[in-house]
Amino acid sequence: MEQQPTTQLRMTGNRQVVLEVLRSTKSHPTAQDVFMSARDLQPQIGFATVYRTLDWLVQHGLAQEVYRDKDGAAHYDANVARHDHAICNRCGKILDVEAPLHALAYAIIERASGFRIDWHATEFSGLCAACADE
Amino acid sequence: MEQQPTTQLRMTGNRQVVLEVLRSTKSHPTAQDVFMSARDLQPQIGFATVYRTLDWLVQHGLAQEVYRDKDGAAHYDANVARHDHAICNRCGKILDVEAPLHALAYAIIERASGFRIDWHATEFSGLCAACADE
DNA sequence: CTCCTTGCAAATGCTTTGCATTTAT
DNA sequence: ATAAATGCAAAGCATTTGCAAGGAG
Repeated sequence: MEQQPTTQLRMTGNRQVVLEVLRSTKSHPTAQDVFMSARDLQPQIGFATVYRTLDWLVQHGLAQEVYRDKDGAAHYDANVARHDHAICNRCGKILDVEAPLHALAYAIIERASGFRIDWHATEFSGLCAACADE
Repeated sequence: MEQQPTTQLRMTGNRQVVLEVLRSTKSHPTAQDVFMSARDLQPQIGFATVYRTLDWLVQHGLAQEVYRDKDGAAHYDANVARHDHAICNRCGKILDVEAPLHALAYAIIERASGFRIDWHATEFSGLCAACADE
C-alpha cells in the first residue's frame, strides 16, 4: 500500500502563522521581516523556526524565494506562480511584473547552448514611480 | 580648472591582478575564487583587498556582479555588457546567454507600473548540457 | 608630503545546526 | 508511541570595517 502524501504535510501552528504572514503581504519580506511579523501572532516563536519553516514552505511549493538583496538576505513570496520583479535602486521596493519573454526564447537558447531550461526570472532595476518623482 | 577623471584611477598592482584574474575566465568566480587565483600571482594579497577591489572595479565600470548563489556569495564578471545567465541546478555552472527580451517590454512594463527601468537581467535555471546527458 | 590603498584581525549580518524538549498524528 | 517540529544558543560563511603601515603621485 502507498503512503498518502498528505500524511507528510504537518501543518503546525507555526507553519500556519508563517504562511499567513507571507500571504498577507506583497512586500516580499526577508526571513527577519517574517520573523518579526510572526512573533506578533506567535510570541514564543524562534527565528530558527522561521528559517526552517520558510525552507519547508519552499520545498513543498507553498512559497518561493524570489530575490537576494545586497546584504545577501533572501526575500520570500507566497505567490508561487512564475513572475518577475522590478527592484527600486533607491528605496529597495520590489514590484511584481510579468516580463513578456516568449516561450520561443527557451527553444532558441536551448538549441544554442544545450541547456535544458525549466525556469527563468527576470529582474529589472531602476526607480519606482515614487522615487522617480522626487 | 577641472580635475582630470583619469587622476582618480589608481591602477595598482593588486587591482591589475584582480582584473586580470577576472578577465582570464568565463566562470563567473566568487570573491573567494578570485582571491585564491589572485594569491597565485600576488602572494601577499589579503582577501579584504580583493573584496574592496571588486567593489572598486564595479564602481568604475570594469566589472559587474552578475549573480548571487544559494550561499549568498556574489559572482563577478569582467564582461560588463548586459547579458543573461543560465545556471545549472546540478553542477552550478553559469553559462552566458542572451535573452531576447525586446526593448518594447520596457515601455509596456513602465506604462503599467510607473517604474523607470534602466537595467534587467534574466536568470535561467535548469540543467546544462553535460548534466542533462547523465 | 598627503591621500589613497593595503593587510590583518575583529566585527557584522544572514543563515544553519546541535541538542534537549515538546508536539502532531 | 513515534517521528517530526521547536526553541535556544552556538557555530558557519560571506562580507565589511577599524586601524596602523605602506605606496602612489
